[in-house]
Amino acid sequence: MDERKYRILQAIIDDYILTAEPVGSRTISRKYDMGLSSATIRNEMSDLEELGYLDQPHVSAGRIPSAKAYRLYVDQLLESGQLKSDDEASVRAYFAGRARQMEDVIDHAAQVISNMTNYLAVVLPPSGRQPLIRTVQLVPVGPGSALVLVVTDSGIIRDTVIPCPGQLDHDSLYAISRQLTEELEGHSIEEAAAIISGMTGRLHESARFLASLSDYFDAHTDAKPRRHVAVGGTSKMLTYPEYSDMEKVRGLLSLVETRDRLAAIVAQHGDVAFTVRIGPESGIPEMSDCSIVTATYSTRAGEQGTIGVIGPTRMRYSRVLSVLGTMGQQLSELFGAAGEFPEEESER
Amino acid sequence: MDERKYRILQAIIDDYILTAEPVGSRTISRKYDMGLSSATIRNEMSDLEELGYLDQPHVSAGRIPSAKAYRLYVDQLLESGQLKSDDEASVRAYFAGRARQMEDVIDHAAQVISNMTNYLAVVLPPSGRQPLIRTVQLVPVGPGSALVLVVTDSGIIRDTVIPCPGQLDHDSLYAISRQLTEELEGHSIEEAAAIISGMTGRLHESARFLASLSDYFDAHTDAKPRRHVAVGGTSKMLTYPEYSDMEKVRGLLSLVETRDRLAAIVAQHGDVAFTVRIGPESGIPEMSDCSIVTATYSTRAGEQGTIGVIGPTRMRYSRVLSVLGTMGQQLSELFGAAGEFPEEESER
DNA sequence: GTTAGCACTCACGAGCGGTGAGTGCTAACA
DNA sequence: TGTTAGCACTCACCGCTCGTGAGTGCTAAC
Repeated sequence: MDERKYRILQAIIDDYILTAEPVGSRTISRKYDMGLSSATIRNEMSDLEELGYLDQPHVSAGRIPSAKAYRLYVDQLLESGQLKSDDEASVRAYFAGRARQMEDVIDHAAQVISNMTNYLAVVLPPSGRQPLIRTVQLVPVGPGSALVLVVTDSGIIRDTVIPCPGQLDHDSLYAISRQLTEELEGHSIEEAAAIISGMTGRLHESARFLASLSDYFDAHTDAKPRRHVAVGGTSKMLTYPEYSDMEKVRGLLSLVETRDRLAAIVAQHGDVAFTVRIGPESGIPEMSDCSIVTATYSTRAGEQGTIGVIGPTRMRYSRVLSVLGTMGQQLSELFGAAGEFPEEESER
Repeated sequence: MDERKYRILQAIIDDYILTAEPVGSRTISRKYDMGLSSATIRNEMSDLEELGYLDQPHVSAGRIPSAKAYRLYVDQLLESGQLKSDDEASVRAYFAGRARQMEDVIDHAAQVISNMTNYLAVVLPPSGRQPLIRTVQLVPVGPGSALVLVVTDSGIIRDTVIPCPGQLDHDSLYAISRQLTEELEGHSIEEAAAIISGMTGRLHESARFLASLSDYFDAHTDAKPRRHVAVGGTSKMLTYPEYSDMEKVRGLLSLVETRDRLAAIVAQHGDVAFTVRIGPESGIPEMSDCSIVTATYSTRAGEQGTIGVIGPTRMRYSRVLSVLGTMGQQLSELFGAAGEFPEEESER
């Protein structure tokens, strides 16, 4: 695999990304002035095919890059590190002066990514280690019911309405809140249920109330919060010829619809800046001719979120990587900026 | 338009809804035993076409019902009122023992409707008159910031983090909360901002804090909360032959993507039980060959929500109407059941 | 090692006739 | 007067053939 072969391969990939049509030897020698005749290119292409970098849909058509070729291409791209983009300013502009509620930001980010890349964009909210309780507060919301509000160090607030005895008024609920805060501060949600059970003795006058509180924490322990998954640009997928097949679109669309599954697919595992899964690499049948590119961002509390793009294998990787890079940075800044008030979200 | 014509028309509609293919005279006389020969049916069909109830894609094809025909059909259906369905039990089963958070319910309802009808389902959360404030509570969430929690009579809770002076601790925030609650109870969010401004005098020690509180209410006045719109079964649309055209699908899909617009389209205005908009009746170009059927449900607080189904004009109207009817009832029950603890939602 | 030339392949689209579902019309029938 | 049988006609659809052209692989010359 010499230098010249690589340059030819790159040209083929570039052309294919642009046109989605098999590219022939003449195209390369003409459009990308290699100083080589089509015949020479042809020989090289033949070699590249043997090496597994090119596929031929049929004898008399041009070549298309294989997954292996994209892999090489992307690896090279990542290695070279030249992903500096000039759209940092425009990304920043998109967020300037905007409401800063978590879900809004997430949704908006998905929109922006999709608009800048013209692919399907997915944004997962931050999630990380067990958040620790900071404050617990009970607020009366009506006769016989109170709202449980839990503030954690990652700024996440869980709220649910639970039943409570009628005789507990605003002030007594406050007293209980203070006591609860004292006991639970610094502990995880998981531990909270047990601790409350232990408290039953002291606050004997409202044993049943505490029981339902304990239940509440119990319920929230394993019930991993159904995270809001932001998606943008679904309809953009339909513009690409590779998705002119209804069956494919249907598969993809129903996958995108089941947000849990989508989140699981996009969620990034390692600690790397970028993940690129090309075609069959993802192991997801519906995605066999899609590529998935993801990046991470992080919040001040150390939580990690994921942003991702799903598109055809002949994706404009460099563009996508640069957009994701910029956006990841922007989100990290937005969620991590010290001295700012934290972004809070009510979980469901 | 005599009885026989109507029966023939109905048969044509039924058949077309089933097959999506132009239906011929022979089909009618054979499959639906009318006791008439195809020739007679043919004459009647010719009449029906003249009356505007049937269209002919081309000379040598069968007839398809026009929007006018569907209109007649649906009106008759609604009038007859025989929409009693036997899936009340199954709808109920879907909700038994389920988490009862507003957004969960909404999402789930969309899923269920879509599964039962095989069309695209949309569910809008309840919204109605200006909710009145019941309780205001400030909770410290970190150094220099506090969470504002507003409980309203419609069970809606608004929460946002605002900056607050560092010297205000848990107890003093509570004191302020009590005072705020006293002043604001029974007022609308809109009025709150003004009232708080008036309070500045009394709580002079924290004028700046109150100012930001006032800002908070101001911000929430007109910023109509971006409601969570639940959608289910988008991919189901692709199974119908009328959406084999990519362009159509794209239009529809991008409409569904912009939730605001979708909500505006689906949102029901009047106070009627059902709304049926057939094809061009909706006035939305992308929807020219879709029908939109909506129904309402209501909460204890008197708010109204909308559930809707979007499908091809040759929709199984009776099925859809019955499912929507049952679901509307179920949701009303769920949100309105007296003696239960209210469903709360955190707005964004 | 590179290039020109040439025979060969094969997807794609246009053109074409056969097929069949469905119609409208007419004439006969109750 | 309404219903029905019969028949000629229309036209979308399907499968077929064939020409076209992009692209290849191979060979021979530079």
